[in-house]
Amino acid sequence: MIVDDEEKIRILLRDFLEREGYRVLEAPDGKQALEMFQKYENDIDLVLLDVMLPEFDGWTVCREIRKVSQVPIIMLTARSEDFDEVHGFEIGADDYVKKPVKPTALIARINAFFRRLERGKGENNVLSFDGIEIDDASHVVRVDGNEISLSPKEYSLLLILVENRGKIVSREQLLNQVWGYDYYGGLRTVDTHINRLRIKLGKKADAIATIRGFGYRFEG
Amino acid sequence: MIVDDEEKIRILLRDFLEREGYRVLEAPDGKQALEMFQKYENDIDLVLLDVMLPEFDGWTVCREIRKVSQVPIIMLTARSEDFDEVHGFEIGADDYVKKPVKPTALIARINAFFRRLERGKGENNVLSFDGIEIDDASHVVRVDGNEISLSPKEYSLLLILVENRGKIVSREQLLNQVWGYDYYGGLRTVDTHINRLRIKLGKKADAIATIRGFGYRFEG
DNA sequence: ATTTTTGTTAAAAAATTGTGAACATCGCAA
DNA sequence: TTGCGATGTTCACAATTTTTTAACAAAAAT
Repeated sequence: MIVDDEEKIRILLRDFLEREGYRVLEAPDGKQALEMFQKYENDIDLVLLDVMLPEFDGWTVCREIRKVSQVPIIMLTARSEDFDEVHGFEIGADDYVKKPVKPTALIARINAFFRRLERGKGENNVLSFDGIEIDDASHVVRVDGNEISLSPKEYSLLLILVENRGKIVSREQLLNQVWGYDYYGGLRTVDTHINRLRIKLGKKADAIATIRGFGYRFEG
Repeated sequence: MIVDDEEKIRILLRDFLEREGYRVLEAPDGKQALEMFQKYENDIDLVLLDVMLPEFDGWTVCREIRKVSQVPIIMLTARSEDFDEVHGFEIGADDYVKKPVKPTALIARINAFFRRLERGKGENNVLSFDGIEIDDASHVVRVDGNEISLSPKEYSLLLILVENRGKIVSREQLLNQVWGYDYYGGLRTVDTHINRLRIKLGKKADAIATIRGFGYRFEG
């Protein structure tokens, strides 16, 4: 998403970005930017954000977005002096580029950015709640720091429950997600695996709550 | 990260560095430098550090950073006389440059620095975990100090597992990386080679963990 | 020509999984 | 308070899946 009040700049950047294979959304001011972000949040992978904007300035937009999302934000500043770097990074900007923007330089920076992001991805995928840690890269599950060994079904079950922590997941949903949509088998099977999982979770067994008549829920 | 109280110098250096493709953080005094370092430690590859600073002087900043990090530090000194070389290197500075700084000279020095670092990387390519050493230059593998002889496939297998230590590597991934993307053959082949590798690893066999249903994982 | 490495197969071993039945618990209505 | 049906838990065991191991022959390297 490009946020800039000058149409010329938006068009310039959009053309370059689209030529690079990116898809672009545009907003001319802070207000519309926030509305658009709310609407298309899941489709937006990067925000190019001018500092000088009508309605809300770039800092405000950046802060607001940061309240709800960790999307990468690159700030565009009119003159380098305008950018208080410490301030910028503190409110959550990921990088900044000085105007006048040289599209080639910007593209290089954006590409580099995604590269870096890609590399960083694999690193730190640890879900952790209430003494239960799940590292998806290694499939290591720890209870109070001690590694426990789960079977594939048990692991998937736990993962889905944790991903939906706080929400009830029905036996049907669990069957669909762990066993697959085409699986034909009894619902009691889920109970059995929940049971085995609880046993392995030891004293943390009641992190998985039974919601009678509905399913199970992980208590985050 | 550039640490200097004179804004003009910071801007001068930053512009030159950015033109060279480096990304720059700035701090105007010792206190902010340390705060920033704490916050962005993982993003900082090099510190340019003025000796004369408000709040804490350069020596102090250098010492503090050294307590937590081995990041390269280049000190900037107003006049060469100010730099007590022995003292400087003793507290952990890696190099020093005399002011007035000629940006081109500094850039050359920095580039050289990273080159040296890069080359240094290539030299000492011994991966070592849990009593298993792998010297990629010579292809020598040692278990508890005793050299063992691995076949090419076994070696590649071990290397890839170790490079991804802590993460699960699936049989498909191993086939792709060891045998090549175009290889058509059974997955069981991987098992067989893992088996042979384990036998040669002797008592360290269980450094390669089986993650049933998913693949193998080297326990770093 | 000999040795080493490699891929495949099949049997053995190990771990996981599904099922049904017994048992426990809950909510509700008598 | 009790009894009942519905729902959830637990258990044992057989079936299945997956991994390990061994054996063997082809291919490659020495």
